[in-house]
Amino acid sequence: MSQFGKILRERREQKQLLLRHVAAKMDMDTALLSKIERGERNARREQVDLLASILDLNAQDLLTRWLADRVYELIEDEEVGMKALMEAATTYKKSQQP
Amino acid sequence: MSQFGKILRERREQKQLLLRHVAAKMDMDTALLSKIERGERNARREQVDLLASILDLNAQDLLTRWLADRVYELIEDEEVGMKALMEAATTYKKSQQP
DNA sequence: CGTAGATTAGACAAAGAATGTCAAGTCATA
DNA sequence: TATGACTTGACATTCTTTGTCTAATCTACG
Repeated sequence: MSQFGKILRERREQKQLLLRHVAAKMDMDTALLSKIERGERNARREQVDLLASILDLNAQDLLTRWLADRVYELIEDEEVGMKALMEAATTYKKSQQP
Repeated sequence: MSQFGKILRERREQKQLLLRHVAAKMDMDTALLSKIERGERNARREQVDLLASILDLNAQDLLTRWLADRVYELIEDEEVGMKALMEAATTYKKSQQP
């Protein structure tokens, strides 16, 4: 289960909502939402904001988690994953101070 | 120009090879290689190893750069990019010590 | 200048991955 | 066992990526 999905599921249960309730608000099949919660599929970027508002979660934090999961997917099978992360961080920092 | 592409181009020129020489060995169009060098397109994962051997570059280092560029692409437009990197790093570290 | 070779641009095709749905399945529980 | 919640897997659809082709641009040089 992705960490992103885990957040969704925990929060949904906490709020006592059913998959179909949330799925309806998102205009999607419950099957897909189920997959997203279990990390079998990824939500799309736009859906993250929607989810945050439906589940009443901080949108920035949720987005951060979603992004982090996507980054992790990219590197998880690579030996050089950590090094790549560090190099990406360096590039990112440079781009922030123009 | 991507940092990955920059490495390729510098090295190719250093070795005095033409796009068509390298492209031929990679069994691809020169136009595509040109785009890869300029960061307009990404190389595929398998092509990275091939490039390293053709250009006589350290394969691990080149792969690291390629991965770093891909990670960077994912986060570059996001405010929460750095936070996401850090969270991904934490997840990655945990996965390494099971 | 004008040609030749190298590289680039851009439109398009093909292939592959992501996203979504549906129908049938499992699982818990009243 | 019957119902409702969730999951599974096959499939369709859509979007992205990867690649090619042709024509354009650029550079060096006779």
